[in-house]
Order: sequence, then structure tokens, then C-alpha cells
Amino acid sequence: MTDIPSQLTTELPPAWQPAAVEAELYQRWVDSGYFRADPRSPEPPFCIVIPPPNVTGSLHMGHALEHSIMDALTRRRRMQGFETLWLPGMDHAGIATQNVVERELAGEGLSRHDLGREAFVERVWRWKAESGGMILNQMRRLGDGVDWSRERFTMDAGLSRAVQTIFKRLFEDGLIYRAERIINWCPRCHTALSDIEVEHSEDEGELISIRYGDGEVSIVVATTRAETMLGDTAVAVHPDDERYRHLVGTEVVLPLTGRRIPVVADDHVDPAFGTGAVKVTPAHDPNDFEIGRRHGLPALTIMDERGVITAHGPFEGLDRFEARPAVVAALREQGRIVAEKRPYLHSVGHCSRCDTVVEPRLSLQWFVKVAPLAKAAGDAVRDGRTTIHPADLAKRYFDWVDNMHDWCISRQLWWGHRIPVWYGPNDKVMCVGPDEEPPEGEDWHQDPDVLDTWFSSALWPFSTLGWPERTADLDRFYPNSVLVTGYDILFFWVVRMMMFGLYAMDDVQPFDHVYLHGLIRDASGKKMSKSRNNVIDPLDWLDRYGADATRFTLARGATPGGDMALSEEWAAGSRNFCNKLWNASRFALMNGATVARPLPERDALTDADRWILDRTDALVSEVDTQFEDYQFARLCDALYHFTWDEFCDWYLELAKVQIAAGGERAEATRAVLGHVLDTLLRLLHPLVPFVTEVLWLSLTGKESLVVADWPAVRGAAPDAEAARRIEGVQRLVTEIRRFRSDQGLKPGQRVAARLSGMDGAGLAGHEPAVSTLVRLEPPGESFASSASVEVSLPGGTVTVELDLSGTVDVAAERRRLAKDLAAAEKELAQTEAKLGNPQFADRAPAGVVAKIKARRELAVAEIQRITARLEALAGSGS
RNA sequence: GGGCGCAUAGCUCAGCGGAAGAGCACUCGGUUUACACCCGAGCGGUCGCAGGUUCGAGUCCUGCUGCGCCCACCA
Repeated sequence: MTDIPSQLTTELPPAWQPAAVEAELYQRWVDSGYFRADPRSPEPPFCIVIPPPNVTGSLHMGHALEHSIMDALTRRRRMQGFETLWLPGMDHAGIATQNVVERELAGEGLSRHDLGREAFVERVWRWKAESGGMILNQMRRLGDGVDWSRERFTMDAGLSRAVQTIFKRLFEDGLIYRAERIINWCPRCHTALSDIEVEHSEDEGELISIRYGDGEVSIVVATTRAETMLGDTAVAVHPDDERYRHLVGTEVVLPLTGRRIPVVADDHVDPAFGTGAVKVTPAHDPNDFEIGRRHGLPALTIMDERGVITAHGPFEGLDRFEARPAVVAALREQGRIVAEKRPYLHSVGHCSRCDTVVEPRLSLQWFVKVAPLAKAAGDAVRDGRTTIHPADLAKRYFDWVDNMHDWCISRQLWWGHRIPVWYGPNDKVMCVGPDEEPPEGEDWHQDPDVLDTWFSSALWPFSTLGWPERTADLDRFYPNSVLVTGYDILFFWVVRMMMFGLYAMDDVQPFDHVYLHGLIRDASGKKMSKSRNNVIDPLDWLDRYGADATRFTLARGATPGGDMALSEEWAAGSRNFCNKLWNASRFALMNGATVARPLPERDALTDADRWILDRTDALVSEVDTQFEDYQFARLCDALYHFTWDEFCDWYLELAKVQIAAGGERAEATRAVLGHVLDTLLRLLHPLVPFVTEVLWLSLTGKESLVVADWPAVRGAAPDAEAARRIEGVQRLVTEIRRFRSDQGLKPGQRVAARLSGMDGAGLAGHEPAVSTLVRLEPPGESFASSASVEVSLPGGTVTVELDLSGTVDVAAERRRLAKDLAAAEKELAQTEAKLGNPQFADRAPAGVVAKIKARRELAVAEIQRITARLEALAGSGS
């Protein structure tokens, strides 16, 4: 066991200073091995694997949120006695990382081709060792209780083995195939992109109509990509379109090329759009590719991988964006342009990494056949093996799995898992598993492409635990308990993990629960982005407000699937909360709060003691409920209000009176304070681990709150009578304070007063507490009542007379009474209207009727009281 | 083009069939020996609009308006 940090043994300073202790505390936790999981433990397992951040990434608010939630879930389970594993790691992030290193090379005037593949990949590894994974260090600042001994990287040996293993298995099951398809191609990155790596935006273009053919046999088509006409191999019309029926089966001349192309009939064509005739470019458009397949049309590739025209003729060698106006100009010269529509807004795909306009391109790629895998992924959620929180997002999940296209998994990059397929003579193809030797000989070569990054991410829930080996970790911690991630990657990541998890692990789901958090926005609800310059850096908050305040702020805004607007005030509020907890604890400790003595018997407890103990029990249940439901915002709210309103504002104030009484009463109070504080710190620990740890060590002198037990409800039935009396005291105190404030009394000014009716209201014995809380002095010899307030309580009315010695503000009191009277009369009218409605009496539940009746009685009493008081004031003549 | 979500106090949001809530902001008053990162009191809302269901509707239904998000191969 390590020594308790020096700061913690000395007296607690008057404010919580996170910067002074966070790093030291975190190191203690790690050194003590609290975060290390033991697969051989007999306790029930709880496991979360971290959504692996990109190796190029650094901590942003989204991570901070996600991690706060994962840490809270894991810490609570640990305290509950589960064998917990929170596994950290990183993703190699294929395109993103390759781009970073290529940019670095460009600074040296080099390209990856100058280095060659092997040297380039080596360079990326070196980059990773030097500057990658900054985020892992930043996680320590947050206090993430991860098992550092199990850190993983998607490109490390074990995970690469998993990738090869599943590839081979899918290959042999016929679920991976190679095909020539139109894929999304980035002419800048020189690689295929999957659907999800393409971002659509409404861009300005030009829709031009071109006349194909000549004389009698001509037809007008429209396009936004004029240059692709060089690759046209047909014109298509709808089979039922009367206008063109006579042309189907004939040929028209394709301008600029002189080639003759057929007119075909195809259902895909919408006769209502444009002229109802479509140019068909099978090699450069996905729809056209399908039309071409149906009609046996040739696919003519007219562009290379850089987007440069390769078709022989005047346009050869031009970039696609240079060729477009050149082609249009040439057509215009020939009088072929029938119409131009500009600007024409239409949806254009962009590379999500570099924003280059995506070019559909015909090429040979590897695909995963998703239908059977997606079906299984849908079923696992449908039959409840995996639960999605919030439940409404399951609908979107089903939409996705039910309509998924085959997944293009090959990427023309160098950084990533190389496709384990070898090609030999006579079109021989061989898939090589992890323990197999690749085929020998000059005439065999490996596929040059690597796999989509998401391919290895999809294995993360089990590859990190040692799969394909049957390890103790895998046995113990699969399926994972919860996946915590943003709803924005439900589709491309969660679905893929579900597919591969079920496939690799004999139909066992990768996780029991999926918790989807929302997106972080700025104070005005805008998405945070560097270009908008509204990014809040969590490291800045960690420096200025501390880890606990940052975490609490994020947890407080976390509703399932709900976005959250963040602003500075929230962080300050959370910092204040931590400080409130700090000072409340400090007060309790200074007054001898202790957990060394058991709670006194019920008879030795006051109403206030019983009330706060019952409230504490209620809090424990509430916190458990909200935790199980992933309702972090409500959870934080409950803890915040208990701490601030119930514990600090009421119980601590009442406890001061009890401690001042001395003797047994004081001793009992110290035990109650100790119990409540102990419970509260345990409940808060998963959310705000640092401040609670320091305070708890001071309170208990034990080793660490990290491994303390999670609180349980005491099991005693709540004392409803005590609660009613304390609520009476609260109401009375609040009314007297209001009265004092209305009278213009300073809060601290002591004033002589006479309380009457306390016994009748059931508040016998609470006079000292009330008097202390509202600064009342006992009435002396010369007491002269000059102002009074009557407070209607459920048990009866309490009258408070004050000796204000001439400071009475009768006008102010009249105003206040008039206002109260109006409110009471409105209340009376409302309740009577309701009760007077026969249908209400018939149909409303008895409890509701009783409540309304009680409200009416209180209103009547209030009106009588106010009226009497107003008469008295009038009688006094002032 | 399809699908989903949101509109409640100045701001950010909770409430989802039985008296309009919280935090922050704002106003007033405070050396109240735990805390000014605080304490006390207060101001502030025909719950987007229009209909409907119900004894009763921010709360359920329909339509409208305004935002936002996701998906998409209309040239």
C-alpha cells in the first residue's frame, strides 16, 4: 500500500484545489492495481472496451463525455463487487493516419512513392511511437480507471491475427468476394471509399441538355457531368414511354466521338424527369452500371485514378474539371446544347477525409456479403440479447441493418491490414490464414490493398480479449457488458461489431447493452468545429475547473441519445458543487463526524436525524434506479439536490443546533453526520472520483474509496411522521424568513419573538431549531408584539409575533397580505370548480380527489387567517 | 426524395394524463465563525400555432409553421 499523499494528511484547506492532488491520486490508484482485472476472480464480470480513438486523435469534449460515462459505470460496478475490466486502446485509422504522415512527408518535399511501401509503413510506425496516442495520456487527466496492462492497438500482432483469421473464415464461407463494381473513388487519396466515408452536400452545378444523334433520329439527354459522355455506351428510356418507343432498338450517333450507341428501354428511367431520356455511362455511374449489366452494354473507362481523361482525342490528359467546360464548349460549337440550367443545385459526394469530390469508378474490389450477417445483427436486437438505450434508436438500427449494401472492404492504401490474398498463375487465388505460409515463387504476389479501418474495429469487442485464442479474458469478459458510444456511429461501427461478433462468437452478441450518448454542442446549440471557432477544449477545463467538475458537467447533461449544449457557466457550476461538497464535509469533520461508532438506536435520534437518514436511503435507491437506466442527467440532479438542498441547507443547519446541545445528542448527531456523508461520498464517487476520495480518506482513514463497498439501503421503514414534522419546520422557517425579508430586517439581525401554536401544529420541541434558523430571541420582560405572521400548516396554525420596536412596515405587510389573499382565493376557486364537477368526482381516482380537498381546506384556512390579520391591521389604525 | 427528432421562464433543459420545475442569468438584502466557488428573499411561463380525444392535456391524436439530424444511385 502506498502512503497517503502529504496534502491529504494535513488539515483540509478551505477550498477544494483539484490541481494539487489529482495527478498524485491517479498514480496511487494505478499503482495499487485497482484497475487491473483478474479473469480468475469468482466475482461476476463487468466489461467495457473503449471505443478506440484514432491514433492521430487528441481528447475532445466528445471523448470526455464518453469517458466520464464509462468510468462512472465501471467504478460503480467495481464498488458493487463486480470483477471489472475497462479496456483501453487505439485505432490505427487507415486513411486519417496515412494522410497525417503524407502531409509530414510533403513538408520534406517527398511523397510516399519516393520512400516505397515498406519504408513508408515503417515511417508511420515511427510516427505512431513518437506522436501518436496523445489521447491515452490525456485520459489520465480525466481519471479514467482503465486497465493499462491490457492496452491494445488495432495493428498489434494479436489483433492482426484476429483480422486474418476472420477474413479467411469469411472467405471460405463465401461471405467475402471480389468483384468489379462502381465504387466511390477519391481521386486525391487514390483509394476506394465505403458509403460511409462519403459525405453529401448540396453543391452548385450546371445541368445541360445535349442532343444526341442527328436529323430524324435524335434524342435529348441531360447531365451535370458532361465529360462522362465520352464514355457513354447507350441512351435509356422508360419502356412505356410513347415518345421514344419508336427509337428503342435503334442507334444514335454520340457527338464528338462519332460512335453509334443503342437506345435501350429500362425501368430505372423516370419518364417525368427532364426529357425522359438518360445517357448511360456504365464505367462512371452506379445506376448506369446496373443498366449496362441488364442490357449487356460495354463499360468504357475514360478516366484514370487521378480523375484525368484517358479517352483518345482532344480531351485526353485533361483533369475532369477542365474537361467538363471543354466538352461543353465543343458541343456548343456543334449546336448540340439544347438548354443550360444554372445554377443547378444537386447533391454531390465528397471524400470525408479530404473533401475532394468523389468520382464513381469501375474497379475490382473486395466486398463483404452483408445480408446474412446483417440479418443476425438485427435479430440479436429484436430478440433482446442486446438492448439499445434509448430504445427509439433501435428503429434506426433496424432501418440500417435491413437495407445494408454489400460492404467494400479494400482500400488502395499502404497503412492498414494487408489483404491476405495471393494471386498466382492461371488466375489462381489463395487466402492465407495467420499460421499459414504464403505460396512460394515469382509468379505469386499478394494483393496490394489494405482493409477498411472499420474491418478491424468491428472485431474490437473480442479481438482485444485474445480471440481467436480461447483466453481466460475472452471466456470471462465476452460479451461486453455495455458499449458506450455516440449515436452518430451507431450505423457504421455498432452494426459492424454486431455482425462480426455474432459471426465469430457462435451467435453470442458482443454486448448486452448499447448506450448511445448525444453530440456536444456549443452554448447556442451549434456543432463544435474548428472552422466555427467554438470548440471548448476539455484540457482547458481540466486545468481551470478540475477533472471532477468537468466530468460532473458532462454527466449532468447526458440524457440517452440527447445532444448537449455546453458553456462555461456549467463548468463553473460544477466546480462550485464540488466545493460545496468539500466545505460541507469539512464542516462535518471539524464537528467530529465519524463512522467509527454505529448509528444510535431510533429512540436516540431526533426528527431531523430520522428525516435525513430516510432521505439518504431514498437517494441510494434513486441513484441505483437512474444508473440502471443510464439516466445520468437525473442521477446528477438527484445527487446535486440532495447534497445542496437537503444535506447542506437543512440538515447541517439543524445539526448545528443538535451539536450545540452537547452530550449524547451531539454524539448521536456526529454518528448520523458520519453515516450520511460516508454514503453520499460513495454515491458520488463514480462521477467525481478525486474530491470524494480525498474527503473519504479524511472521514474514514481507510485505504481508498475506489474499492469501498457501494451503499445499500438501511432497510428501516421511513419515518413518515418525522418527515412531516421536518417539512413543517421547513415551511415555518421559510415563511418567517419571507416575513422578515418583507419587513426589511437584515438576515443576521436578531429579534425578540414569541412562537405559539407549535404544539397544536405537531411541532413541539422544534422551537430551538426554528429560532436558531431564523435568528429569533426569546421574548424578554419588555416584549411588545408589533408584527406577526401566521403560518397555516397541515396540523394547525403557528403564530409568530415579533417585537420590531417601531420598524414595522405596515404598508409592506398589507401589500403582501393582499397578494397572498389573491393567490388563496384563486386556489379556492380552482379547487371548488374541480370538486363541483360531478364527472370529476365520479371518474378521478380517490387519491386525487382527497388531495384536491386538502388543498381546498388549506385555502379556506389561509383566507380566514389573512382576512383576520387585515382586520387587525385596520383596527390598529395605522 | 425518404425517415427521425425537437419547439416549456432571458439562456440551457427536465417534466410526458391529475396543483407549471431545475441550473445559470437577473433584482433586493447580507462579516449568518463549513463554504462570497457562499447565505436568505424575490422577479420571470395563455408549455410554437390551429383543431380533436378526455371529467381533466406541456403531457395523447391530426394538421400547420420553424429549426435540427440521419439516410439516398433521379440523369
